[in-house]
Amino acid sequence: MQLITKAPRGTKDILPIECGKWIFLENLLREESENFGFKEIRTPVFEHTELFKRTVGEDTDVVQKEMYTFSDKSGRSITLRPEGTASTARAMLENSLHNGALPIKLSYFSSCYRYEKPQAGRWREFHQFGLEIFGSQSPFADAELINTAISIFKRLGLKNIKLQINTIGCSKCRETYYDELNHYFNFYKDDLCETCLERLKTNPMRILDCKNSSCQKLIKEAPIVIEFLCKECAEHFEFLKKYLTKLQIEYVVNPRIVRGLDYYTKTVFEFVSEELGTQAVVGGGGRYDNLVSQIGGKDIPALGFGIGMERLLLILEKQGISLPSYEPCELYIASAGEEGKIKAFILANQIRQAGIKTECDIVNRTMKSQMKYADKINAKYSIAIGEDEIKDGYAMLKNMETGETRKISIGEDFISSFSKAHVELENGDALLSK
RNA sequence: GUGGGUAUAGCUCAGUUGGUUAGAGCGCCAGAUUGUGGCUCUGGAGGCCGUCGGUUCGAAUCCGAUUAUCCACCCCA
Repeated sequence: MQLITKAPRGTKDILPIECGKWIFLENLLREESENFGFKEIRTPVFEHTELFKRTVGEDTDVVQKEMYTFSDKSGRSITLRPEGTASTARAMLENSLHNGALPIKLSYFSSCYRYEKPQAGRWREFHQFGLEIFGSQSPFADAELINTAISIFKRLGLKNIKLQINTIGCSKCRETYYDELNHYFNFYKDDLCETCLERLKTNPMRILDCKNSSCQKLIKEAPIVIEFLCKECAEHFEFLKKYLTKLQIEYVVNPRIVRGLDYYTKTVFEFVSEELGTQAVVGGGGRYDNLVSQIGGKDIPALGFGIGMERLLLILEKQGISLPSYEPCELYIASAGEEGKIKAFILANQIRQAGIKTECDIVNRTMKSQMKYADKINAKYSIAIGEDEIKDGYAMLKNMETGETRKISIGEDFISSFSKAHVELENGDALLSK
């Protein structure tokens, strides 16, 4: 029989010690975004394929070659979500959240799926934390969204996360800009790489993202979208920059940011970290004023952004910021003999009701092995229960770090006796460390 | 999709110009007068040497293919 002990390519298991960190990180992100009024939403892992085609865009790499798409048993075309925004917008519309108080601020943690070649910081299954704001066309909303992200990074203690912003205009100003770009690149088309020649026909803005050296030279001199903005878009961007400055948020205008999803309008931004190497973007987002009307007819301006959880964890690690994982076991109750083991179970249940993490032997091992185990799992305290203790009604509570012990009752006043000794040993520990 | 590196125990890696039953450290399990952890000592379990094929009397070692993995391009989180 062939053993199946390999996760599919581009996926990975998040093991317990790592999970503890994820939980901590998720809680922090949740808490911080709640401070800004964001509330969590959970949407399905898969959606109708059409949703992503319509929003992310037929021409994009994501839709063209990266989606996990399949037919279900009744022939529906289903796609594992490649990103979080489309699903969130769909759920918002389907449940008429827009009929309530506006703006709506939503947050989510979602696993996303893209069929790409795995690389450092790039997975086929990855996790995104996202924030979306529906129902505001004001640049104040843009500033608030960026502000939220910044305060999350600050709270994590991250350094050198650089904010880059740009505007790609609305559909109105983009028409003029496309003409300009076409004109410009057509003139130099002999110097363009093959992929960019294709882009020239389909989506000239994508050329601006090319890293090919000969294209790069052209890109430097290429017309910048900011110069072709309509009045409204230009003002919007100016206001945003002003508000960011007032909020003391540092940013760089990078006219080359062209987000690879079609739904973006006006403001786009990226958070970039040097620690990530080539996959430098830890988070990104922008405004998508037309997305909602594209899927549901309602004209609701919106904006949002996503942070890559895996990349965030990579940066934290590289910057030496360690997240706490699970708290170790507080009390291990070792035992000898069947009577002792049963007593240990009962005592453990009582202690757990007091909210203290307690474990006892379930392998039926020797006392020595149990103590070794208690040591390995970093248990802070231990008790040993055997015939003598059951007879006497007393046991020794031991501080595993200092070795100090206290006699405690294991009778009816077990909890109070334990608590008293627990505090004493804890304080003794505190005195020692001073 | 394109290009480069790598593949030996749970982990990190040795393995001579191809030569008997494949090694270390760490980890795991257990023992060192039978009920108390950390240190030390001793023992044990655990490998189709990624997979398939070829060369050879003989392959972990050489050759080919394939898969996986890491890195880069592209794109993005």
